[in-house]
Amino acid sequence: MLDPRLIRNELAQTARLLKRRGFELDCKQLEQLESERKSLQVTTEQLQNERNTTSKAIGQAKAKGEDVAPLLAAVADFGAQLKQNETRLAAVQQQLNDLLMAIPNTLHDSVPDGRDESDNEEVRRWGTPRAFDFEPLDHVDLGDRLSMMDFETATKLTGSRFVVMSGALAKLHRALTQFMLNVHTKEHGYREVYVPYIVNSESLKGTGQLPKFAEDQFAIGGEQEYYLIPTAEVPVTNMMRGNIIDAQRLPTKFVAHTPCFRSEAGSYGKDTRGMIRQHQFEKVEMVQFVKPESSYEALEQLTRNAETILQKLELPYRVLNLCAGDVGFSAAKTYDIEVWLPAQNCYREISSCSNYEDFQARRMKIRWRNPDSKKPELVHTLNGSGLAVGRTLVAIMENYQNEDGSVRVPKALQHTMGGVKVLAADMP
RNA sequence: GGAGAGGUGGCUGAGUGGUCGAAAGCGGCGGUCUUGAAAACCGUUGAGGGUUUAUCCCCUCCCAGGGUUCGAAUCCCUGCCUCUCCGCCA
Repeated sequence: MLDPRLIRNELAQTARLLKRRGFELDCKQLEQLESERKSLQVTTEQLQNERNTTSKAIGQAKAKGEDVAPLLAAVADFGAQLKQNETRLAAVQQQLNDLLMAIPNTLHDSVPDGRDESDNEEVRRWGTPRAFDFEPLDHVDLGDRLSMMDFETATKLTGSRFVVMSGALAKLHRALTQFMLNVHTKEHGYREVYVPYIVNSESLKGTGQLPKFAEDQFAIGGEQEYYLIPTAEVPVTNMMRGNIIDAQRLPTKFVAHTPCFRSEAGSYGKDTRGMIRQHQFEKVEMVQFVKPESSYEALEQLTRNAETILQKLELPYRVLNLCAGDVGFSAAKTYDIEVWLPAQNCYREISSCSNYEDFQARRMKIRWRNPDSKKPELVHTLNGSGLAVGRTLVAIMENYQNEDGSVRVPKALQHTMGGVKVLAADMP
């Protein structure tokens, strides 16, 4: 959520900033609601004040044993009037709030102009895509040959966009998670957390998935309004919801491994083959709470933390600075990391690292006590995948494949794999 | 799932329907004292919002949402959560 003061005092400027990402701010409506709010709030508070002073007077008169009948008569129909004002004010504030919740974050100056992903700016590349002397298979064919990846059974169990992995491939998938968590906790200073995979709607509002993106979420039936998490960002960032963090505890850095559930509504027909776009996938997520002054430094660090995983796995990638039209709703700036997939002959997203500035913090009331002002002030929040485990597995399979359909295990994972160096079809 | 108890400021904890945003203690901050520190003593110490250049002033908030009342932390209803006991269970 943007600072309501921006809407009040710098509406034109804010509208101009939002236009960069193609968002049209309805200034007329906002101005009208805002002036309504102002006059209603002033009169309501005046009435409340009147009620309070009269009630106190009645109390004092009663204590002295005086006759309170005239005072009571004076406020006879006062309640109805006040109630009416309060109701109208609440309605206007609700409208204003609904509008505010649907406004995306403003963008950082370093975000390049552009409309869609074709305008994203490549920041750097690492590694060289391998030159194959045979036609590389994609991960679906490789998994099939290994008899370790089974989409049909998953469809029987649930439906489309799910997978069953087995044997050494399932183990490799698990080893990847372990590896990522170990690197981030041991080398990058993140504290590991285990969190619920089901959250309430407050949490989804806090990070910005609700109210605008309800159709992307899996709501679970039952008496409670609960949802499966679309990313660990939701529970981990909301851990601090409503908190005032000590200045010494900033930055606070968490890493969590969770499954992620996405309905992928609106992406029918997109990436229908294989593990690229599933309803359920594993992800290791980094989350940071930082002082506002250092959030852009933190974004660089967070992005490098994610890149480290790919470097250790020796997977070629590139980093993109997302353009104005492609940055997500809540973010002020986002770097996407894309890994090389030989079978698709292109780079595909494997991590997304964003600085939300105070946009999420305002929704969640996450603050820190600034020793200079001595006041609670909003923190900045960031998060990034480190990495999407399923897609990393895909990248390993495709980049490390041999002509006979076997797959080498990256050096960094061989230890966790119990010394296994190659996945082959005849393995258990 | 059954029975009971309870949710109050950073924490512990009091609160009769009427100057209660809330006693007291702890903690925090400032000061006195001290070479320094501790102790002791004194003072101070919640958040959000409106109006304002600023101060002042005003409003809201005692788990959440409703209700009763001129007036609710206090009474009533609903929900959520916590604790104790019993049952069930990985």
